[in-house]
Amino acid sequence: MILMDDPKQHLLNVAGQKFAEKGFDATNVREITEAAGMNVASVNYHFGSKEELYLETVRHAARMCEQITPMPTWEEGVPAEQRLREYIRSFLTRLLREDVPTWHRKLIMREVAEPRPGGCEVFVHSFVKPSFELLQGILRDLTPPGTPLETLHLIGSSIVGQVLHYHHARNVLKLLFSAEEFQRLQIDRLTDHIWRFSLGAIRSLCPRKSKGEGR
Amino acid sequence: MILMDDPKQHLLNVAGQKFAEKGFDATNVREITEAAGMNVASVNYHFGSKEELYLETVRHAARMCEQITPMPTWEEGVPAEQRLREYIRSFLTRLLREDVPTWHRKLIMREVAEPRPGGCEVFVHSFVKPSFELLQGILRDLTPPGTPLETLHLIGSSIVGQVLHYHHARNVLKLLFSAEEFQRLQIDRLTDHIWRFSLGAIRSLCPRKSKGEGR
Amino acid sequence: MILMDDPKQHLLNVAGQKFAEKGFDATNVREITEAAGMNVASVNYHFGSKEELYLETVRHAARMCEQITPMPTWEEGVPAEQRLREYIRSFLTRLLREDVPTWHRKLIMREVAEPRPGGCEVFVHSFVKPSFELLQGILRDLTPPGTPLETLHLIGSSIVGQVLHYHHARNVLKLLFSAEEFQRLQIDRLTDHIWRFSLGAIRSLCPRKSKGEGR
Amino acid sequence: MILMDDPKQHLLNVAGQKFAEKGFDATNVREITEAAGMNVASVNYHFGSKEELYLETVRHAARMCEQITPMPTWEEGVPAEQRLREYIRSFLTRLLREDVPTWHRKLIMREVAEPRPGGCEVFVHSFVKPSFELLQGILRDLTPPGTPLETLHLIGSSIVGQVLHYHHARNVLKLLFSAEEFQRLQIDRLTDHIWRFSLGAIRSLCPRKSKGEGR
DNA sequence: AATGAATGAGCCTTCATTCAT
DNA sequence: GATGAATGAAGGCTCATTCAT
Repeated sequence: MILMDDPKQHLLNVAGQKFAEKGFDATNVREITEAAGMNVASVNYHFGSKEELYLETVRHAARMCEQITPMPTWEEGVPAEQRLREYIRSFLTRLLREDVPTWHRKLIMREVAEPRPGGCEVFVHSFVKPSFELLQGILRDLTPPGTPLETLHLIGSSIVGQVLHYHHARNVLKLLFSAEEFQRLQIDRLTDHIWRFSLGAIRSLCPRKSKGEGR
Repeated sequence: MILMDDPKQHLLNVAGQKFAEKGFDATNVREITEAAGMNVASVNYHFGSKEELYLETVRHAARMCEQITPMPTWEEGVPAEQRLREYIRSFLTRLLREDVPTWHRKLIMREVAEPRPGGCEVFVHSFVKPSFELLQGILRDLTPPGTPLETLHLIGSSIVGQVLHYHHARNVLKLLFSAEEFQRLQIDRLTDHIWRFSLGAIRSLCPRKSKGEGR
Repeated sequence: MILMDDPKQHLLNVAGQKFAEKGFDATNVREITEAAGMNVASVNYHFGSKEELYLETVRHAARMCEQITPMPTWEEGVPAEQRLREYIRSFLTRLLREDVPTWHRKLIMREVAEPRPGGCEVFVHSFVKPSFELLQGILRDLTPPGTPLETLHLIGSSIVGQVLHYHHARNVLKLLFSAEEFQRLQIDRLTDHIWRFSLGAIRSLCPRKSKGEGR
Repeated sequence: MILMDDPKQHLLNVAGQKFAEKGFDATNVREITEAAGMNVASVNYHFGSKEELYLETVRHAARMCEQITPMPTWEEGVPAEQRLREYIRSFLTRLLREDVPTWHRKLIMREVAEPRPGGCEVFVHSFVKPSFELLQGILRDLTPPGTPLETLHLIGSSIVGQVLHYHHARNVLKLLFSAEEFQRLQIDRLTDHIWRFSLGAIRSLCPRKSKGEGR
């Protein structure tokens, strides 16, 4: 029997896993409560409704994501190139690391891709925006002053898109690549590639300024 | 009243829209048939079951995607740079053009992201793979001979990731960017950016060969 | 393709088989019409409704039963013992012979055992009663004058019960007896047994009169 | 309002009645649950499915039949004639007594006559066989040693057939006999007739041995 | 505080029947 | 005269939710 110091928390964890795996609609409360070894009514008792339980799992996932794999912060003077590399690595780590419960990120990615109506746009805002702005700060230091905001946004999107691809296309990549090659798509290797790819691109787009000074 | 020369086709179209919007589970047949102005039993009459109707919409979507916005082919001698540009443009067009029913691509992207069990992996294979191999051919011409396959795959993924980002992140981009800026994310502009970004990156990664000859 | 000089008759035959096999409720019109190679609407076109088609098959079955295996008639002077034997043989033949379509009797037995509401009690009357009265005539000759009607009825029921048992219990007998023994339950053998059994019983019940004279 | 100490049992009883009356196909769950004063979903809640509820009613009916009207057992030395009489009486009692719920036997007879596919042949075996073997034991004592098994089977079938006739032909007998005479077909009277009829027949078939000793 | 029994709305599907042709 | 398409009522079943305990 699983220790149940906090039954509500236990229920939340089990529900989170199920929702992350199969989505809201395909998961029913009986399945959740049985897997949790609890009563069918416990969902409504603790959370009021299935809907509210779902929102709670999403909020919890966001908190845990941030806590377990925080985005980096730097002291003054760290070169923008290095910061970019660490940003990419952190982002990839969030998506791919396997030494922590994976349902957090799966659930969030699911919610970002297709927010439930009446859902948590506010939360998405508060979760995604800081990360994107962190990247914008780095890019500002990698590009000449006066580079239009829109250009920064496009470059940012290019970098984020590359990273997220390894989440979104995981099913397809398994089919396109050999099992062996798929196995080698590890965080280190991907960080290295995306960093070099993006840095080369940025230097090519904005030839002047190639040395990143502190912010 | 909608013209109903072919009621089965009409039903397929309405169902496709619904499935693309809300997914299989969240869409019920009553909703589909009411929207189509047809009887509840018509789904089972024409397609046998909701499941089979769904599969049919996916197959139809794939056919139409390919037919309406085919990937480009080139004659001998077209420079690889130009081919890359046209590849990116075609890909973006598939994802973003608004002058054709959008449910085709939405449904396919949904199925790629999360294939239904017992679903159409075969189809995905046959739909995604050629596109990716077309890109690989271009990249082979843009990189020095002897460039490892794995490198080509990584570069390919970087390009595809950038493009797909504007599909996957459409909800988030709406929140991150101003409405005005979001509006400006048109095919032309994005093609231009991704092309220049990627080409710069490739040249930077593989400095020698910068001129793409015919294949 | 089956010859369809009379499509209505063809439909009736196919329906009769299905109804006899699986009963009214478990048989649906699509199944019937498909087996008949005809249109779904043909049932309603030719017979008005499934219900009416059913009644028609029962009526047809009764006519054919009577026509194919008529109950015997005798000239003056045939001994009652012989008439009893031939009665039993005819009855068993109706139930067990396999060289004619079996659905007629199956359907009738089904209807007798459990008449459909609004069904054909009238018909049953007209079908069963003559047969039972034929038997009563024989028994009157086998028993002393003045034997109460009720006794004749009981004896008649005993004989009919024995015969019908091989229809009603066919499923169970298959389980109770060896396959070999079950195979041997042929009309001749059963006639012989039931006749001797019943005759012995009658003589034992009514010791005086053991010689059957003509009526 | 019916007492509902055990709602599951109550549902079983109501369902049993309906199934016995109209058969599985013609009975729908709404009808059952309404008659039981319960919710439509209660069938699936308590029994999983309509099919499983049906099987449960059959099993219950078999248990109750055996329990309420058990077949007799005898000590050493009871004459075979007496045992035959009591066997017939018990059998008739099972079929005709009206002081206990009648759906038990109706349902069983229905299942015996036409077992549902995937049904309970095993059960039939275990229910019918012992009864038939009990009779065989009696007949062995009523017939000379060396009487072939097949003869015993035929005699047994003749006896069982007579008894069952009053169940199978109940609808027809109502039409053939006057209401008054039909009313008089009581257990005592029928036992007496079938016993004397059969005993006379056996003695006539096997003239030697007429005294039944204990087994 | 937490449960197990029980509910009713809603789902997909089947079916006899109808209607335009 | 006969069909094939289409219908709507009804069926069994699932599910989130409720309620007495």
